[in-house]
Amino acid sequence: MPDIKTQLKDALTDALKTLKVENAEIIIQEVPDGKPGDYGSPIAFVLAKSLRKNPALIAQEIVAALKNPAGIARAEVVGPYINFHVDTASFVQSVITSDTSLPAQNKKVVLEHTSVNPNKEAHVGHLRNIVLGDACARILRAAGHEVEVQNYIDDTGRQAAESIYAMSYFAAEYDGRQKYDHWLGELYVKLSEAKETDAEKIEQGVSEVMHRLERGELRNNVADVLRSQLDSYYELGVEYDLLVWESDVVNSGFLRRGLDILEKSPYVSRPTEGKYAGALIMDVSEFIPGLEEPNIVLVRSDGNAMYVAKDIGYQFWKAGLFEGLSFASFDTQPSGKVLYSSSPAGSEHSNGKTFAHGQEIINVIDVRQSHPQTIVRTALALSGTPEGKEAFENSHHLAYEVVTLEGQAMSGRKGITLSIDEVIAEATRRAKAIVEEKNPTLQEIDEVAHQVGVGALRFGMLKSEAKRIIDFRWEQALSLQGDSAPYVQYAHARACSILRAAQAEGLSDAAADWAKLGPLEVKLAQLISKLPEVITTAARDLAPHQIAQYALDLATAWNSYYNHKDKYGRPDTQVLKAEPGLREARLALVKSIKQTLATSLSLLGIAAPEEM
RNA sequence: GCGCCCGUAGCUCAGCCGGAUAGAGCGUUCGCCUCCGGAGCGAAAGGCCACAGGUUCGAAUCCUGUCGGGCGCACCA
Repeated sequence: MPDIKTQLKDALTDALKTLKVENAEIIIQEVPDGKPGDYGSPIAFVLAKSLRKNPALIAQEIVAALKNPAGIARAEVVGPYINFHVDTASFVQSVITSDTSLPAQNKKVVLEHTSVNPNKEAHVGHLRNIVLGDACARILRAAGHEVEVQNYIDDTGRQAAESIYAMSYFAAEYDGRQKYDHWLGELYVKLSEAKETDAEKIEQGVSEVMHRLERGELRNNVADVLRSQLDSYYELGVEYDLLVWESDVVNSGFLRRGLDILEKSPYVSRPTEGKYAGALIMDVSEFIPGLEEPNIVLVRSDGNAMYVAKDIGYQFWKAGLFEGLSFASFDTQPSGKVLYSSSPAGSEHSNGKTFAHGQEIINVIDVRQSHPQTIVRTALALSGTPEGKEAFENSHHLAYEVVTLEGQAMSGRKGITLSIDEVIAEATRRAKAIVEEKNPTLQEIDEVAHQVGVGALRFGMLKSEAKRIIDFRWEQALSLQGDSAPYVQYAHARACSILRAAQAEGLSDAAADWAKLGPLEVKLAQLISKLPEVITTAARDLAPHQIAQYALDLATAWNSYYNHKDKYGRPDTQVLKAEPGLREARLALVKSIKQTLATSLSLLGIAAPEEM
């Protein structure tokens, strides 16, 4: 059955036919507090001009011609608005019992996030990328898409080389006392300092390591760091489908293949004179207006490819313009899901899997990469292939703003940095202190503290728009009250507690008498019924904050309902102490609220403990 | 210089493909456990929605301009 808003839209469309109005765009909205009705439409305003009539009069005529859909008790004219009153019993019952999962979209989305250099521990700037990408993947899946999450491993870059070289330069031996990526990160920093006195030797050593990396020789060294980093991501509840190693991308000729495609494009040329003589350049002026210099160098005149050309090759592969990587399993993740990896020793379809071929491609990369990302996307449009054009339309750069630390830009050199591991540990510690205080008899305190602490962290990264700068401050990031994950988790636990008590009493919602419910319950049901709509728009806009805001709204509404008092100041919304029939109906509503809160949190990758 | 993003309560932010009195949290003040979990609830105070024009029956929301702030614009990676 279509949701209530769609039904109302259809009913209005029918009614408008009697007024000889077609194709009007009908808006259905929730009625603000204090006005009569539950859903309303300002449609009469829109028609006032073309019908040359007073909107209030039009509203009356529409209502006269209107046949209310099931679940709507009556329509009322409120000035120029048409407001609908739902039939409490049937509305709440249908909201609670209907299946809210969204239909499959038959569309494969390739989503890249994380892509942290494998040479030191990840910091809170990366945290935002990881959490944002992970939440988007979850939301897209809920919206019915098939999602393949890729994590790009830049194992041939200078940073990886410096860290690996630092081990031999300092003859350092890992003793297991700290997390491996932290240990290596320290050597990396130390090496940067040593450059001041021993630049030549270091430069030579690093360069040698870079060459070995390109040949894929030191892959195990990189994998050591990577596994250590992955441990942190797993702790955040983040998992991947595929690791794509840059050395594999390079060695499988993606660069050559990408350039082969581009060289056929009329926008790509190799000038024989002028300042670009001998280089391969791409003219993007038609797609990126306002550039001072519309020519992008893909291959330098000395024959070396620019980094962006590598990225273009990778992007082409994501879109399925060519094949050429082989894969093997790399790890079993905490949930039991296998993590695959590109691998020279693997096969093209490891376990029968087909990677890439995304009909939609999403790159989660910070806003400072907007320019190169636009170039990468534009290259798809210039590829001249139908798939490329299609992929151009369906490529998105999810550009998020940076994270600053107490107002300062992060900088490894200046020591202004904060690792994910440190933040997780501190968040969990603070959460544990509160849990111990509030609920000392709780069984799995450590697990719950972790869920609450990590939840608070993730929520803080997700609750506002991606294009907003986040200034990381401990008190805000780890706040356990107010607009936070623990607030929502608490609302959830509170619902669980009622459900537990009900179960102990052997109550079942089969005996629900829906007609005994009132307007307070209708408000809650309205909110519950909104989730699919929220998921759809959050997926469309790649905007997890919409889910976060929704979760807060629902938790607030539920807390408010829970504490509601009649005019004598007595609680009038109790569940278990309500009369039979009403009691079971409210119980069913609470179950639905609990479920909806848990679903919302899970879309953000946040756990919903039953007790806390 | 050009391009992108931001400007809403003291602070941090929702609301933005136009609709009904602009909403939260933090902070401040005052109430609420004889009641299923007080990590909660209720209330007060706090807004020329940066500014100026325009479009519209209607603008925080759309358009133009101005002013503030951030970021980006290499034959680097």
